[in-house]
Amino acid sequence: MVDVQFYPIEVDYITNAFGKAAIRIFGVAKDRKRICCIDRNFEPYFYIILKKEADTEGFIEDIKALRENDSFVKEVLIEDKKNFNRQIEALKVVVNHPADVPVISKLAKEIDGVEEVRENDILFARRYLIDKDIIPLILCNVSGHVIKDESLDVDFAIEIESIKGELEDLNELSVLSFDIETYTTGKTYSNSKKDPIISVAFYGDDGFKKIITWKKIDTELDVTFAKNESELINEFIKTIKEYKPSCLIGYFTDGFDFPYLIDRANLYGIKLNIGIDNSNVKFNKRGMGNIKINGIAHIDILRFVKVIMGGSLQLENYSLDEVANALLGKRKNELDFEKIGLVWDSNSKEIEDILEYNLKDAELTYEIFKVISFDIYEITRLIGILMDEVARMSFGQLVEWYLIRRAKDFNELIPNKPRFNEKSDRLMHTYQGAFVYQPEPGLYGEIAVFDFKSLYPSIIVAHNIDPGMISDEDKNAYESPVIINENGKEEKYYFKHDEYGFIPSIIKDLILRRNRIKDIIKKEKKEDKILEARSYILKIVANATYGMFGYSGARWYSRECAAAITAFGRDYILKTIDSAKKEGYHVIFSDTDSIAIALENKTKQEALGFIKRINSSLPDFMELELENFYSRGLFVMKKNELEGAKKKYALVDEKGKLKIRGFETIRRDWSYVAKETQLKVLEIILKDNSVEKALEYAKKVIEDVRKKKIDIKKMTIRTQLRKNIGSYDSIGPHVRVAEDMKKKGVPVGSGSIISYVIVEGKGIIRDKAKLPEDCKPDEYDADYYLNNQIIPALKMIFEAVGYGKDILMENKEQSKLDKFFWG
DNA sequence: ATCGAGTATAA
DNA sequence: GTTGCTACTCGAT
Repeated sequence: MVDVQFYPIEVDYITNAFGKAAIRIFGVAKDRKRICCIDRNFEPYFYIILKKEADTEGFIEDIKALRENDSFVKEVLIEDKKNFNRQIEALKVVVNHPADVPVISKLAKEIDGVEEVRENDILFARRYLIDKDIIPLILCNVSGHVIKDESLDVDFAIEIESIKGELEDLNELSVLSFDIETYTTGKTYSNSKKDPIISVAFYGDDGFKKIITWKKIDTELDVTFAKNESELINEFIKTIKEYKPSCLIGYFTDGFDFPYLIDRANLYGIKLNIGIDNSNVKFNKRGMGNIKINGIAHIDILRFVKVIMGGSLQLENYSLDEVANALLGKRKNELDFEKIGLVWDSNSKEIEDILEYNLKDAELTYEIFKVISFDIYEITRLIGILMDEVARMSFGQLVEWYLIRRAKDFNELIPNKPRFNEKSDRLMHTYQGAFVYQPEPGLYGEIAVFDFKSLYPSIIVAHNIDPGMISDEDKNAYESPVIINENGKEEKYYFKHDEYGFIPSIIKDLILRRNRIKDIIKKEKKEDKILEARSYILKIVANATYGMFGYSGARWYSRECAAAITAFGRDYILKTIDSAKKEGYHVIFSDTDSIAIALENKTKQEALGFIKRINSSLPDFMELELENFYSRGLFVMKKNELEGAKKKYALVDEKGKLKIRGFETIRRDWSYVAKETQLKVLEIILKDNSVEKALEYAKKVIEDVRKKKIDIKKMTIRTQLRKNIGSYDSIGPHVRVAEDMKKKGVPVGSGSIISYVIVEGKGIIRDKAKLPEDCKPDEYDADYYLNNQIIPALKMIFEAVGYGKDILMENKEQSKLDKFFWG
């Protein structure tokens, strides 16, 4: 017997010759040794809930008798469980092999008297982690005996006698990043059927670098030369096997590098057997399609950055170049794609440029990983499933898996995923969302903005909102505000008061943990990336819970809960607005959880007093905070209407920092020239407090546009294709340009971002849309850009500060002011 | 003028 | 595979 401590990284199961499943946990010990622990004593199971009238004892025999081919029931146990907080008796059905779960559960469903089958879709390896309280990247104690297993490329293989999770975290893993370059002439994308891989680059810990290519050139660079492409692929495999990474990472490797490598390797009959057990790389078609390597966490950085960091980064696209620039302040090497093929065919020294470009990509990917790794590690530890799985999950999935893991602590049965029909039913029912205050347009000085701290999570906690807590009308129950339902009828929901629900308990736990971490961060007074990542993850998981209630595909879906949460939210914000008005404050805007007031004759101190008074009336866990004081704020009118536009404003704080919401300047589908001009005008009005200066600036830009002095690049409008080209009912300019691109052989489809310029000519706008690269410098349609882009973006701003509508329109009749500014 | 489709954003 | 709410353009009628 030996005792081993190690950090789990990957978990899966294999089937032995006798049809028994064995769990394998791959991980690293503190001394970085690779370990694989094998547990042969874990058995798959699922639950059955019987109909009320059913005789439990009698059913056990029926269920024990279920059998199909090699699948049979090993054991049936009666267990006390909770089903949405209701105490019930469930039958735990133990089977021999994970593959028997779907077979036997399907047979069980057909038995009359069986109400429901539960937890039959929880994958075996995930089930193991939950049941054994093992969390990836948290130290784990194993007792067992060492076994010899030649098929595993590990330092130790251990057969588990007992296993126990500890508390120590791991924040350093051996990481290897890679990237491939493929042959292309730049006109079309590389095609894995004919275009070879020309080079591979690796970047790893302690400055590890490696470039492999298969054309011998005279170079100072440290390059490994392979004889041909097939040898290059073998060298790729060898490099990974020698490096022994815990994480193999790349950028878009799920979508490009690995699929390409697989295709090319197939061509030569090479096995991409880089798994720790020498198994091949597997392409998993489910979802977006991902690449799985046994024993090694394969992480495609792009997926994680898009989903988890996406919101906070505000990027125009998620190319490696953009992301590296945002996170590292570094950019890719420049390389003309059209040159790749030419240079490669010429066998010249210029191939060096390709190799350096290749290495730089691998290096940037590695460095990005170093920045986001804390977030990945923390999510992994919170949710408790594998790193390469959480790195591909959406917020909704993360919450759901967190609830699945925690359900065990509450003895709750996990609800089933909705079937197609139920999902469609759910989609039919909607509910009212947040409240948005109609702002008064104008320029304001001295503004205070307050917001509710984590409004929806705090409502869930404060009012015990949980599908299992919904009860009948009861004096003691938490009573939701009146909800007007989709049929126009008044409704109210009640949530139990005497018991505390599963989901509120969990959210409360997340909030308390986060508060503790924030306290520590405050006390430490130095940057602690791990704690900051942990705090961020706790917040996003708590915040995503409301969305989960309303998502039709969720296991814990509850329209009632979602509707009650927004109803409480509207109630709280409306009451706050009301109180502010009663205290004589001028309310300017409010949206969901925030409220802005013009200070006017009041002091900041008084405003802080208001927050205090509101907080004294709020239940525990709910809190109104000061978001910030702003020295000026601009609110504009809706187009062609007299009321203020919602969700569109610009503020400048006392440090001169702008906070712009909703304006065209932050939208992707407006031309740069309009966006840039609008931003500048807002900046001048808010920071310099000079409308005249702003008008002067606007006038100059308009002149330049008209005189075609502006770079045509700034005329580019970028719009995303949300569907495939053929499935559009109405053909907008971006669809038309996408058609042109397709004709050229550029692959475009749903998700592609289409850039175009509107050029001079006759007809409707889509007929004047052209690819930027095909435009001459003065070809753009100045009138279109003035009338449809720049003037609309500026008009609303100048109107809000008291200038007439036509001030920017030269062709219309000129007002006095107009004459003054335009001459 | 008015409407629907389409896109994007706020919280 | 989070929700709802808002605002705008473009094309069709």
